[in-house]
This record gives sequence, C-alpha cells and structure tokens, in this order.
Amino acid sequence: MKTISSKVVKKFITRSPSLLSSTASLTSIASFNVSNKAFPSSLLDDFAKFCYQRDLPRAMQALELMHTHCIWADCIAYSELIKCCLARRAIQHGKRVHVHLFSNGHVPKTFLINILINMYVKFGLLHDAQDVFEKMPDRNVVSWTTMISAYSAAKLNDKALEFLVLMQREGVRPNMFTYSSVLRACDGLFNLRQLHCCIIKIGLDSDVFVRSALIDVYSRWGQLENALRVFDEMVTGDLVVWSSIIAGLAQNSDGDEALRLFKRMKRAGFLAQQPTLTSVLRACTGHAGLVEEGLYYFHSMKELYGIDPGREHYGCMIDLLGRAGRLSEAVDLINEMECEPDAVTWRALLNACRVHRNVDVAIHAAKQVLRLDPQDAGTYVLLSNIYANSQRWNDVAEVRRAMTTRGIKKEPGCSWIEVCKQIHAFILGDRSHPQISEINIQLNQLIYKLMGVGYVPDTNFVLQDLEGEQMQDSLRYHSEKLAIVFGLMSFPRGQTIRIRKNLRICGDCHLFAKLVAKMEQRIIVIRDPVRYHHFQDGVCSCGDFW
DNA sequence: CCACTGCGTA
Repeated sequence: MKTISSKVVKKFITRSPSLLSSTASLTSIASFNVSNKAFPSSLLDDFAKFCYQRDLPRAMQALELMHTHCIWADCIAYSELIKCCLARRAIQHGKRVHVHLFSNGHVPKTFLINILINMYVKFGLLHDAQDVFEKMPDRNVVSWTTMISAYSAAKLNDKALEFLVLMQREGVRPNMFTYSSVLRACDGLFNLRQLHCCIIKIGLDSDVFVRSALIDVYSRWGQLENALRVFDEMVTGDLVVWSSIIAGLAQNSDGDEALRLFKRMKRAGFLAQQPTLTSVLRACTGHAGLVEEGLYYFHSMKELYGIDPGREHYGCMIDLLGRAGRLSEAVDLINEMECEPDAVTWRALLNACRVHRNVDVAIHAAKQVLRLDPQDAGTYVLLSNIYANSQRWNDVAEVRRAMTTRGIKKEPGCSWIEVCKQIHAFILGDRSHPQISEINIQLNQLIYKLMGVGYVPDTNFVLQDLEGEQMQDSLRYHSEKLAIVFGLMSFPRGQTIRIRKNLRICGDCHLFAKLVAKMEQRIIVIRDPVRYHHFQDGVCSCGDFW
C-alpha cells in the first residue's frame, strides 16, 4: 500500500495553510467510493492533513474508513494523531487507533508502538501499556525507558529496577533518559552507588537531567555530601539542577545554605519557577529565624517571579507558621487560599496542631483530611487518640466504626536498616529476626543506662504516636528502637546509622534516638515518610517539629 | 536504501 510522505504534508501545511480547507476534504471523504481508484491515497492524504491540523473528529472519521478498507497510513501521521488524543485526553479514540494499528495481523513499526505505549502511560493505563509492551516484537531503548519511567512515576520501584536489569540482559543499553527515570525509583540504601558508578562509567553524568535526578535521590536518602559533590562537579547547569540542590538542602534541614544557594542561583541569572520557590519556602521552615524571610518570599512571589502561590506554597507557609506556633495565622492562610486546600494542606495544619497540642483545630483539620482522603489510616488513628485523650468515647467509637466500614487497616510500624549489603526489617511485634534476643537484651540495657541520665519513657504520646494504641510496655519494641540497637551492634562508632521507616517516628523514639546519639556518640539518620531526622549530640535536625 | 521521530530531572 502506497503511503504519502508526511514531510511533504508538513511542508505543504506550513507553506500554505489556507489551502487546507478541512470542510472540503471531509466532503471528499464522504463521497468516496470503494471502486474509485484514487480513493486510498487521497484518503490517506486527508487523514494525514487532519492529523497535522489536530482535527481529531475528522481524523478519526478518516481512520474508521481506513480501518474498514484495511489501509494504513505512515507512522508520523499516527504519531500526530496520538499526540492529539493525549492533548484532548481522548482515551476512547486512542484505544480505537490502537485497534486499527494492530488489525488484520498488521504490526506497526517499533517507533509507533513506543508512542502507543507512552500514550497508555500518560493516560494512566499502566496495564494497557504493559500489555502492548509485552506483545511487541522488538523492544528498543525507548520502549524500555517508557516502561521504566512509568513504573518510577507509579512508585513501582522494584519493577523499574527489575526492568533496568532485564533490558540489559536483552542487550539493550540504557541511555541518559533511562537513568534519569530509574534514579527516581532508586533506593538510597541499596543500589544508588552502583547506579551512579555505571552512569559515570558511560559518561552520562554530565547530562542535566541525570545530574538533577542524582542530586534529588542522594538528598532524598539523606546523603547530602554526595548530593553536594554531584552539584559542585557541575560545569554547566540549568534551573532544575539548582532547584534540586536547593530542595535537597531544604529537605535535609539546612535552610541557611539552601537560601545562600538560591541567592547564588539568582546571581547566575536563573529565574525561579514554582518548584524552586516551593523549596525556598521549605528551606525557611528550617528554623525560627527564617520565618520572616519565608513570609517575605511568599508575599513577593507574584511581584518578583510572576508566580501565583499554589497549593505547595500555601502548604509550606502553613508548615512554617505552624512550626513557629503561629496557628491562627496558619488558619487564616488556609481560609484565604484561592485554590481549594487539599488533604496535604490540611495535614500540614493538623501536624502543627499535633505539635502545639491544639485539640480543637486538630479535630477540624483531621476531619477535613479525612473528607478529602478517606483512606488516610494515620489520621484516623490520630483523631481517635485525640478523642480518647478528651474522654470522648462515643467519638472514638465512631472513628473506629468508620475505619472498619471503609476497610482501613493500620500498617504496623516497620523500620529497615542495611548491614553488609543486606536489608534487615524490623516490624512491630515481629520477633523473627535471627538476633532478636540479643537485640532485646541490648535494648533493655540501653534503656536502663539512659534512665540513669534522666530518660523517662514518654507514654503520653496521645497527640504524637501514629502507631496508635500500643501499650506502654510495647513502646520499647517500636521498630526504630530495634533497628537503632541493631545498628549499634553492627557498626563501628564512626559509621552513621541509617534507618528507613514506614510511619512517622513517635515522640518517645525521637527522644530515645537523641539520647542514644549523645550517649553513644553516634550519628543516627532516620527517614520517615515525611522528612529526615539527623540525630547528633543529643539534638535532632528537625528541631523537634515533625 | 538512508535519516528522522518516540523515552527523562526540581
């Protein structure tokens, strides 16, 4: 079947757009006769034209005709059509294109199948994408990278990393696109170093995307020295690289350095965008001294950078004011928001209430969180604990009932630590670790030692403990305590103990970690789902606000 | 026949 060259059509369109009256072309389609010899190429002409003109209804009409007569256009026209489906979020049309492309045993080129996979990914239909990927005859680096980036974005990290291995096993070499995607899925405890070595070895570390992703992942896993090293080695950077390191410093509680770099960035001639400003505001939540600076940046965003504050910026400000104990200002801000506050916004306020023990506002905020995110187990537990603390037993029962009806299950607390390239997991109430007896003995000795210097287990964690209803005695079996002790047992003194946790750390464990860091002269880093805690010399980088 | 397209970061 003859296909027209899309380049010709493209040229034609750019030179004389007025000649392409789509109404006229549509009439010609309608009057087509199958026996007409001119029919196929002229139909394909029209199809290509409609695709380039982004005339989705007419392009689809032409496609249906082509489909009936088993003819196919060239792949560039289809790629334009799929772009158009994506832009209009026309899922059904997209699926129709898919059916057509594979009908009657026809197999499109790899290039086109890749576009189709990407279409499903961008529509959020990961299963369809996977299906097309699995059935395609030859997969190239783009096919693999598209799937890897989809998995990374969907937080299916194991899948993303598995695909990185599989593609290489099939002889397909990852490129800078692949690495910048897969880094997002990378677990800082485990394989980041390996990945970074591969990147350097094949010389992809100068790519700005890869560089930003490296900075981001090192920062996310608390390895700020490495993030800074990647940043400092930069010869040519861009806004995103700068934003990444500013975000990294802000995340790791080095607000002053983050702001210094922000100023340097401006001097280097880069204009901040939304994510940059989010990080700048986050940097200001670092300590009390930066509250005014944060307010200044927030209020001058529009004027200095032409950016209207979005949800993230409001969220940061609520966090910042909340942390400073300025709860009523935080409430005012949430009421002033132009965009509807989402669950994250309310959770920021709830968190401030939790730390500053404001029960009334906490209840209101928790209800808002649950209205917007009815699956948030932590907030149910927190709300029920608040009610319990005020002896409001009917309300407690109601929250519990809501949890049961909605099928919400509280995750057990779990902490992970890497020792000798092995990940050890400690789950609350789970005694399956081979050295659990030894760990418990050491833990009890440690608690005893700490009590000698004034440690009192904090059982009043009603407004703090998201792990909820454990009895006083089970405090000592909180997973992070077990992981800390195991870290003490496994590492020499100079080595940082790095722990990852699925739930927010409770007040007692936080105090425990601070005291252990001091007494044992260790640096302990715990990453919870929200932030980092660097324990050193009896203090935590979070300044007791988390 | 060739080259080209399509996949990525804060």
